[in-house]
Amino acid sequence: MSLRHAVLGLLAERPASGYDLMKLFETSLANVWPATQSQVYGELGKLAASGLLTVSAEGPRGRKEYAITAEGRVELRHWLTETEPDRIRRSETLLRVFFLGALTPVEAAVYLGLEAGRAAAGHAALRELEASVPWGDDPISVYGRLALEYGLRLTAMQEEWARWAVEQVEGREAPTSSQAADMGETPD
Amino acid sequence: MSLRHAVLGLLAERPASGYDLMKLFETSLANVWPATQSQVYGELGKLAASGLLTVSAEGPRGRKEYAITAEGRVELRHWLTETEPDRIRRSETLLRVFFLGALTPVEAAVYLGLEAGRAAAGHAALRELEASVPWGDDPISVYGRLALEYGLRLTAMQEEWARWAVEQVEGREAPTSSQAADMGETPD
DNA sequence: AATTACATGTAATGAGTTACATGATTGT
DNA sequence: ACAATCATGTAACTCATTACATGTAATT
Repeated sequence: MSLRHAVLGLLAERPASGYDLMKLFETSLANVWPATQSQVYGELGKLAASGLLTVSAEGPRGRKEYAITAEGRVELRHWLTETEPDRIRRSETLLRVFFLGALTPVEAAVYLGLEAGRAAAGHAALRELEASVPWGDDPISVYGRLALEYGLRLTAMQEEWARWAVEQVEGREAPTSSQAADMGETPD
Repeated sequence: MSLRHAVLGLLAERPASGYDLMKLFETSLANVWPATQSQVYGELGKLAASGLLTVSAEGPRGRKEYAITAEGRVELRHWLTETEPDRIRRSETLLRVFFLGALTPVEAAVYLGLEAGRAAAGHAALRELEASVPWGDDPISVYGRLALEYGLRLTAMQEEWARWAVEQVEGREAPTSSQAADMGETPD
């Protein structure tokens, strides 16, 4: 249940409304902890009810600005320093790799080649993000850059792995007669 | 809804009972698509009801062995070749990185150092898994090795990143007076 | 006057986790 | 006899997604 802590963490920097938070979830946290509008508003209500947030101001159009309380900061620190992150991961991409045997080797190689392309595209998208974000001196900018670097390294690794995997699968393909000819083998 | 396809993929290789599948989920798929017993039994029921699986044999203790049908194979191929994998990712580890500004730089460096250690431990665990698995020639072994290699590269990358991140954070620490002296600065 | 942006909420559904509940067979 | 392993299922709960529902204020 990290959504709770994502909200707390964002509000630790400055007070904000649900609407403001949504923009942060769609930009900075999009690649790390996506959340929907209904989740965010629901969580704000629960956090305020349990005293970790308070409504610090009310504005036009029913706007409610929330601020973290001292109790909220204690909870945030507790989460960061005294609890273990959940490391359970599901990767649909990798799950598919397990079952590539249900396809022909050529189809499997195509799949892995597409994965390489998708990883390269992801890498490029992060590079663009890096260029477009107005990086400041605020803590979330500073530490957000570390997270971005993680993404860059991850996507680079994914592309390399996928290209390597294509080679592995191609090495297993029964060579066709034309490929055998290309490779200088003598047909008999 | 990939659990459906995970079950289908495993049964594409050979028929198995829910109990057999659970062992596969706990070993081969543990790092890729974890599933609980109640999920697996539920999904088997639904897949059999929709005709993608059939009960191919019944054994002692109420054992039901399921086999994939022709329709099931069509669905598996369709999933592999004509649908886009879901790439939505949540990383609690990275979410925490965003909020490390709520700690002192020293505490943040400690957190990242622990992450480096956890990544190294994960890498070592995968190496052990690699040594302990009886790798065969069956498709899941062949392609499972590709997935394992992904894990090895991922954990190696994570450790390198975390060590790099520690350095970044240490570079931002307010120098202590002794460090200022070490750096040749004149105290006044 | 119309459009865009601001702003908050609820309801239905699906996926996943944990705990509970039960019982048969095999090996020592 | 006992323990371990085999074997299947249900119920309650939490988290996340999608769609619906409503209305205000500012801009063009």
